[in-house]
Amino acid sequence: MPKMHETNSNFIHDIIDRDLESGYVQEIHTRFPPEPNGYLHIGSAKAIWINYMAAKKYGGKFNLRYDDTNPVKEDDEYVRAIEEDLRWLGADPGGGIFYGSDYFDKCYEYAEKLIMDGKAYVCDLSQEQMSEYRGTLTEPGKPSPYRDRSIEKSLDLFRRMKAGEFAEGAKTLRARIDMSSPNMNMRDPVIYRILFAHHHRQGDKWCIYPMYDFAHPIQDALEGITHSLCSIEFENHRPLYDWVTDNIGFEKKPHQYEFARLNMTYTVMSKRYLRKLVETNTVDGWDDPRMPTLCGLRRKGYTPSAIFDFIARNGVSKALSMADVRLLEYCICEELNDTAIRRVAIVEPLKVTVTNYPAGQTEYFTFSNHPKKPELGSRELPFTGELYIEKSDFMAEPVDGFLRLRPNGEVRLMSAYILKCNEVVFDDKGQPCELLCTVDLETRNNKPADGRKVKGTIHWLSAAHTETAEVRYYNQLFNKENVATLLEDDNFDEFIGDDSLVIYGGCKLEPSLGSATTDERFQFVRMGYFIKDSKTDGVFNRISPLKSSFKPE
RNA sequence: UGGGCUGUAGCCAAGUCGGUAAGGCACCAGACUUUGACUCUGGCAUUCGUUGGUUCGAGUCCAGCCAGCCCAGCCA
Repeated sequence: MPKMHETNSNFIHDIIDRDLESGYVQEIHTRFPPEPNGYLHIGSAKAIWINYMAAKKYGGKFNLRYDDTNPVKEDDEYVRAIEEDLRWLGADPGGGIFYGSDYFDKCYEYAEKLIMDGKAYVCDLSQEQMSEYRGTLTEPGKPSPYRDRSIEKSLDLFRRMKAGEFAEGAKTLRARIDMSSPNMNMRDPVIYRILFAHHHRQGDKWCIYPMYDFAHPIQDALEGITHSLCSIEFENHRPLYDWVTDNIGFEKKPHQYEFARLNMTYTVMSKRYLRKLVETNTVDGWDDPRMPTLCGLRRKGYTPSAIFDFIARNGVSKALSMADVRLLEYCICEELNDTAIRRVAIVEPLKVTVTNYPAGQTEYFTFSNHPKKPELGSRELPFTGELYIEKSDFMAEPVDGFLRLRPNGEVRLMSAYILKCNEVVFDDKGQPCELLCTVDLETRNNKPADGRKVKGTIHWLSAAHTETAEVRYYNQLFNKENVATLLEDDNFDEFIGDDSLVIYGGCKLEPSLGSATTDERFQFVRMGYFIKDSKTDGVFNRISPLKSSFKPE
């Protein structure tokens, strides 16, 4: 799949070009720094793609780094899932796999240095007090009474914090910057806090943990990251990022650049709501095919190349935007149209009896595995007097423009005869349950000799030659395009689409589908793209429908 | 009403030094078609949030205004 290795230029590449030309950097090094507190989603894939492609395009390196500075929110379970998703995407962390927590010793050392340089101090303010002292968006903050504590005192206190002498929340280490800065992040931000928590890698070694704003620039600098690419909500943190690298005095300073995160119609990207969907059993886990998670998309049958193609086509900018999920669907269809093997499946079978076909006779018709790629071969499908066709391919009272089968109408059976419907049998509910038809034996793979035009073509299967399966159609999980802006604490169920999952049982598949594996994607002819579910046997998931220009009315 | 960022078609998004609005998706029309798919052809912004200014000439420069997003966690 060459697509994921192609990228148009964007403003980040312009910055890199500039830095390379000026000689500011010689080699590009980026990283993807997920916090292991949830599963990766398609928005994460954008961050991965931007960082990975920047490194790849310039022959640089790309790291995976677990941002695990807060032990109370992180879990080892997510670490494995993240790496699996990253590797599935094909974004090889050739620069290495790291853990932010591996730098705790270094962070501690730099914190002491800052104290000794008079640039950080231990503060005894409680959380509430600190909030008061911080001021507001429009009013400057005021200095903490502990701000001018002596270096010796702060150093002593900080070491005792580390030794576990103080209760959680009793003290913090703060950077001494500017309490009147219009940027709230610069008003003496906390850089270390006391947390008596077990860390998934460090165990009980620490009871003080660095804050993101302090740890992240250090991690970047230590790994030799040149361009620290993150999403736009960190823009306000950039002055602090620079303050940290400046004041610790790194020789090679990484720089942070921000891009707009990915929003998409009919879904949510926040881990908080995704978790809620899982916990309330609204969906069947993080890998429910309706979820925007990478494991969900994978189970639904999406490919890494289609996902990256979607991200590339959307582009990279700083403008708040809402990507259209239809573009994602377009990307997977475009790829699968090219690569998926064609198969026949009847999702909602309607029985057809061919009254003029000799009872007990079977003949075979050749079906191409891919109409545009003869090199992919073909296979033979049996034809008998008892067939199934798709319910939706027959209308007892056809609407205008309906090209398929109707009473006394004709239709082409794909790769076989022209079929005529002579009689309709209805069930108790008035629904057609069987069609009595005849076949024009002269039209075996030929056009009618009399020149009459038969426009519709439908797919069919011999009733005696099928596998049975369940087929699941997934539609948008939410019924509102901009659902993310409508969600409040507990109202998301009113936005769940009624038809987000539609299950069809008793579907009839052509025999070869009985041996399908869970990583083969098929086009069920005229129906869409499908893949065998990886969790439940005998189930096929619809990856995407085919486009249709048939619009009744 | 403090600061930062953003504003080009229904959606996304290019637009170097100011020179007369790329491309993709969607949509519409037509051709082709034994998948109403695919493919192909054509159409789709006299106008760039807005108002002024500078200029022979402004999406690009300047000033003001408007709108949206982010920031007052010992979260990331």
